[in-house]
Formats: sequence, C-alpha cells, structure tokens
Amino acid sequence: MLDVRFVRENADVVKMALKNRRSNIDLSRFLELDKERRRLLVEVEGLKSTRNIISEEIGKLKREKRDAEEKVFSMRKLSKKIKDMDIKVNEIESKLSNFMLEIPNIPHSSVPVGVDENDNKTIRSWGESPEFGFEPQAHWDIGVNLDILDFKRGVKIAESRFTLLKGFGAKLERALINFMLDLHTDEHSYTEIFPPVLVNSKSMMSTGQLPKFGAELYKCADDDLYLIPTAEVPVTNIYRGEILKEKDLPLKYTAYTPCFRREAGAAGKDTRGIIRQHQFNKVEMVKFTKPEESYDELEKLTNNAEEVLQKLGLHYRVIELCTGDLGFSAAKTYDLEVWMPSYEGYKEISSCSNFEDFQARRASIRYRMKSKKVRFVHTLNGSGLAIGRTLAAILENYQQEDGSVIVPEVLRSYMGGVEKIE
RNA sequence: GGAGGGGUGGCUGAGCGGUUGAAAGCGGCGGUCUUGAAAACCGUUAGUGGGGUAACUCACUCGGGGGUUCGAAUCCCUUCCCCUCCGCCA
Repeated sequence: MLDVRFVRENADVVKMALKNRRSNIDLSRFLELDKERRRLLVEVEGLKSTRNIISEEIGKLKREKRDAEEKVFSMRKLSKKIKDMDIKVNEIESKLSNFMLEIPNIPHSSVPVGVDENDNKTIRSWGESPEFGFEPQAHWDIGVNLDILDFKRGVKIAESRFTLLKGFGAKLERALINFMLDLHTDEHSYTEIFPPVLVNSKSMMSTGQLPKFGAELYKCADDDLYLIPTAEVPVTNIYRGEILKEKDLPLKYTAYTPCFRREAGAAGKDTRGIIRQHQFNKVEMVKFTKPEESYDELEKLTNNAEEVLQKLGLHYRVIELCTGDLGFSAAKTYDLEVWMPSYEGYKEISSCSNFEDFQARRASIRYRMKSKKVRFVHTLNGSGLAIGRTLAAILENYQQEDGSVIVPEVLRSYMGGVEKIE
C-alpha cells in the first residue's frame, strides 16, 4: 500500500508509475474521494469538538446538581448529526482503502521501463551450459526412467500438476532443502523459521496476495484460512502490527515450506515435468530492514541466492525485471534464471525483491528510531531456491549418456554419500 | 466440542459512566553523580488521521464491529482471540 499523503501530493508520479506498469487504475477518482473525505472530516471534527466541550459542561452542572436539561436537549440533535456524518465518512474511507489496496507499488527509479519480459535486462551470468556428447533428455524422461518421479500416480492421488517423488528423487528433494537451509543459517546468518503453512486473510492482505489475487490461492471452505503460496506470507507476517527496535535491524529469516498455487491462468504453460506444480517446496529468505539499507540488502540477498546455484555448479543468469513485468508489491526485482537443457534456455528459479514499505504499511510493521519517531521498515524476500526447479535443473544438467545422474558434490553428504543416481 | 476467566500504552498492570489518553512499575531516552561503568536520584517517553507557513491545534484509538447515553476503557449486544478445567486427539 502506498502512503495516502504521498499519492495526494505526487499524483503525477503515481500516474506515471501506473502507466509504466501498464495498470489501468484511475487515480482521479481516488483524488476526488480523498478531497471529499477531508472536507467532511473538517466539518464533523468541528462538531465533535463542540460536543466534547458541551458534554464537559453538562458533567459539571450535574455534579453541582444544577439543571442541564436545555443543553442535553440541544446535544441530542448534534449527536444525531454527528452519527449521520460519521456513516458518510466511513463509507468514503472504506472506498478509499479498497482503492489503496489495489494500487501496485511504485517501481524504484533504477528499474528499466518496459512492457513485458522481453524488456527485462540481463545483469550478469555465471558458469556455462554443459556440453553433452549425446542428445540430452528432459527431466521428466530422466526422472521416470530412473523411477524417481511418478507423474501418473501424483495425478491419481490429487490431480494434474501434482507429482510423486520416490526413492532418490524424494531424498534429493530433502537433501536440497537441508543444504540450502544450512547454507543460509550457517554461512549467511539467517535465522531459521518453520511457520504455519495455513494463514488467515489478514496475513494474505498484508503481503499483497489479497484482495487482488485470491484466485491464485487455495482456500479452506469452513475457515478463514488459506494455504500459503510462498513462505514470504507467514514469515513477513511474523511482525505484523509490531514496532521493532532499531538495533535489531536488519532481521534476516529463512524458512523451508511447501507452497501451494492454483496456477489459474497458466493453462498450457510448462505442462510437462515439475516446473509448474500446484504444490512445490521452497526455501525462502526474508529481511526486515531500515529504509536506507534496503537496496544494499537486496544485493546481498540476491548474492545469497546465487551462491546456492554456484555451489551446485548450475549455470544461471541474473535478470532485472522491467516495470511491466514487476510483481504487484515489488519496487524492484531480480530474477535468477537457471540453464535448462530441455528448454534450450533459462528458467526462473528465484525471485528476489525489495518491497520497500509497501508491505510494511499494509502489515503495519514499524521500528522506533533513536529519535523516538516510528517509521515503516522495508521488507525484502527472495527464493533461495525453489526446490523442485532446482531438482529438475540438476537432473537435466548432470545427466549422463546412460540415463544416470551425477549428484553435485555439495549434496552428497546429505544423500548418504551417494554420488550417482542410476 | 462443553464449562468458566480474560483481552488496556514498547512490556507488566490499575481503572465508582463525566479533566482517565489513561495511575503505578519495568523498559527506553536525556541529565546529575563517577576517572569510567554500575547503583542511586531528577526529568522525559503512545499511535493514527485532519487543520495551520509555523508555534500550535482538533478528532479518533483501551481486541474488532454495533448499540444505550448529552457523554463509554467503564453498561448492553455481537464477533474474534487468549488462558484454565473437562472431552477428543497426532
């Protein structure tokens, strides 16, 4: 959520940002409502002020056992008027807040202006794509042949886009989770969290999934609970409604969770393999920082995610998303894209974003400065990494001509010393 | 699920329907003392939204919503959450 005052005073900036994002939100309607609200506020608050003064006088008269009937009578009318005006103000305020909840974040000034993913900028790349002396297979073929991925039974148990991992497939998944968590906690000093994977609507509202993207979420029919689409939701909400201490910032958390997405509107995309699933595992990193430090922390966060790929020896590139491709809540985002032989191209495996105070304002996460003023923190998060896609990348990039797959060295201690899946 | 108790400021915790936006303590901040630190003592310390160039000022906020009243943290209704006991249970 943006700062209402900022929107009011910088309408042209916000309009430009909305245009760059290709959003069709009409700000003028908002500005009208905002003006009307303030006009009414001035009026009704004046009435409330006289009500308070006269009530005080009535109290005094009653204590002195004097007659106050006349004043009480005139106050009855005043109170009624205040009540009516309050209703009007509330109506306008709820319209305004609905409006604010649907306005996306303003892209950071460094973000390239563009229409879609074709306008994203490649920042850097690491490693090289492997040379195969044979025709490489896609991970779904490798996985089925090794009997570690079972697509048919995943569908039988649930529905399409659910996959069963088996034997060394399951073990590799678990190894990746543990490897990444250990890296981020032991070497990057993040604190490990294991959060609830069902959260209430307030939490979803705070990070920006609701109200706009409810169709992406799995909702429990009888409760105000949703399956999380990412650990970002519960972990960012750890401090919802709290005031943090300046000396505790930045706070850095990492969490493994399963993630659940309906993938509404993704019909026909990535239908084969485990790239786009309704349920997938992910290790996430979340930071709460001071505003002046958040962009440094974004670089570090991105580097922390990159290090996972480097240690796994997977070729990747870093992309800076353009304004048109930026997520709703993000001010700036780097995507990490790993090399996938089956795509003969790169596939997103991590997304690292700075939300500035957009989520913090929705969630009311603040910190008290030394000067005693309270300010919103900045929140950041990034995948470190998506486990399923990492597993797919390993199968494809480490495949051998005989259909076996070499286990990257850093994972072997997590795999009981196994060097090769065959 | 059944019975009872409770939700107040950064935290703990008072609060006869009328200077209670809120005592007290802790914590925080500033100061005195000290070579320095601690202790002690003194002072200070809620948030949000309006108006005003500003000094400043007004309104709202005691889990959420509604009601009674001239006036509600205090009374009533409703809802959510937490705790205790019982039941059930990984």
